[in-house]
Amino acid sequence: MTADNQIMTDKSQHLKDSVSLVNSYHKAAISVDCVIFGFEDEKLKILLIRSDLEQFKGKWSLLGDAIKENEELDNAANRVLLERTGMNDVYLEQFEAFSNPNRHPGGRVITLAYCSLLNIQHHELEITDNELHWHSVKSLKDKDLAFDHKMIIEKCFKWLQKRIQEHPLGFNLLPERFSLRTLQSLYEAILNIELDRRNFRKKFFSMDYLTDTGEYETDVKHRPGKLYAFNFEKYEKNKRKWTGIDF
Amino acid sequence: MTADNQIMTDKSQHLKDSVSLVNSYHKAAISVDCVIFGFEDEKLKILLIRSDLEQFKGKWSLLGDAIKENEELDNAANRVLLERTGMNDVYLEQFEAFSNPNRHPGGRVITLAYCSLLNIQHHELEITDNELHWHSVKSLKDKDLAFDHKMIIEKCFKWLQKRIQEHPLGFNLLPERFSLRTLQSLYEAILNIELDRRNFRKKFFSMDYLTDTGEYETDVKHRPGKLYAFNFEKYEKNKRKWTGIDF
DNA sequence: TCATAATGTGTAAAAAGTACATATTTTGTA
DNA sequence: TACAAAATATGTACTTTTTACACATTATGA
Repeated sequence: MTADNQIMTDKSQHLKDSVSLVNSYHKAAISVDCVIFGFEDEKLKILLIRSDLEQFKGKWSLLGDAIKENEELDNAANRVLLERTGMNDVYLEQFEAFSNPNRHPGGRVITLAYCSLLNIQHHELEITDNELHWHSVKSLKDKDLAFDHKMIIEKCFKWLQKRIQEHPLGFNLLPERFSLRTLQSLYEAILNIELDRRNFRKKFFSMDYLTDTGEYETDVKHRPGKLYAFNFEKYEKNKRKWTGIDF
Repeated sequence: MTADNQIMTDKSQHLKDSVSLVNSYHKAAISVDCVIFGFEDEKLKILLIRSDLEQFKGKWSLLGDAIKENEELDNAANRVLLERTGMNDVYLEQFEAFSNPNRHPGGRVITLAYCSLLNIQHHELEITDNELHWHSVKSLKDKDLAFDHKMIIEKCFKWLQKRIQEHPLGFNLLPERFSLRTLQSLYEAILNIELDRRNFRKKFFSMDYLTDTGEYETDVKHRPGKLYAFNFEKYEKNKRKWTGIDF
């Protein structure tokens, strides 16, 4: 009996107290960086500001900040976007963590990249401090970015190229009503390919997520095309389960 | 001249020093948690240990630990796996960050879940402290897990179901040589569906990544099937570019 | 030797994807 | 007012992939 109790006690002593355990952990600064894509003039664009760090003087930077005590990562990303641009109705998706110890010149900062796609016309920039504005993604290859932001953007862009084919993400970049030509040029710009107009049309109609608004383009100097809307609800209900096994 | 300089100086003063900036940031503990999948007896399994925290006495837990000073997340995940299981040749992929301020009873700990798939036979557990062993994924629904680990595993499993269809991840779960039946049962177990034997066969042969080893199954009580190997190199060269646009 | 239980191979119909041709509608100009 | 230009809109034939099956083959074990 006593021996048994002794064993029990011994075993309990191996169990750790969680507060002292967490106190023993190394602590690091954590930030979020927002990769915000838009589509304008048939080009994919991204939101950048001038870095306000001495070391990165003149360089462009993603919208980022350190997280606060007890702040969730998702909330931090939304806060950063709100503080920097004035937008507060944007869905941000966690993309990836970057943890190279030398990525920040001021010391160790682990960052979580967040990604979003939005319609530039419907999201006017209310704040434009630090020269906040849209840059075409293609133009970035000649620009020097702060931190590891160039690499983060490249990875995020590749992720976008993949995602846009399996999820109707692209519609977030367009106005509510859009022509099929606009939709096609969106795919062509992001995937950097050319698509056959007629087959593209057939493909999207067969998916049956486009609603005919009955309206037509205006201000075009040729025959105006019909305007469509994307039916997100219908998509959510029917979205592809998949079993194709397709490498 | 003097005015110009004054302006320059003023502007420089707005630029921040990165070290003092990082010092001003809130710091938090960061951990990694490894979600390790295996396949045995036609069942998908996962590696768990008993939690050594008083609060989670008796509950199962993922393999995790806090990261060290200047340790990259990927390295931390590999270290954890090595320390807990003795394995050091495993490819781990970053999955997702979880940052609920209450997820750890000892205080704030943000965790990064890492995921891997491996062949149980080829990765004998050299260390089995804290009752480390394989649990079938299905059996977890009746078990109580420590922290938010149940939710992490569920999310990771859904990710796996998707990934295994677009990437030949599943082959990592199998021995180097395997029968088509084994391969099919792997897909059926993970996706929780039934597939037609003949069409499954046709699909994989048409992908042309399977090498006929010339060997046959042994120890089966029926006609033995041929054993195949997966040609990862060939896959890397030819992998699908994709343009289908498939929601 | 033969029933059983797998493996291995084939084939026909349906669906999806690809490569084009042609008609239609608006703009703008002679 | 007629007509060329430039886009939209629709269609069709061909190819490839997917799906739903049937049938033959080979080892096991009673």
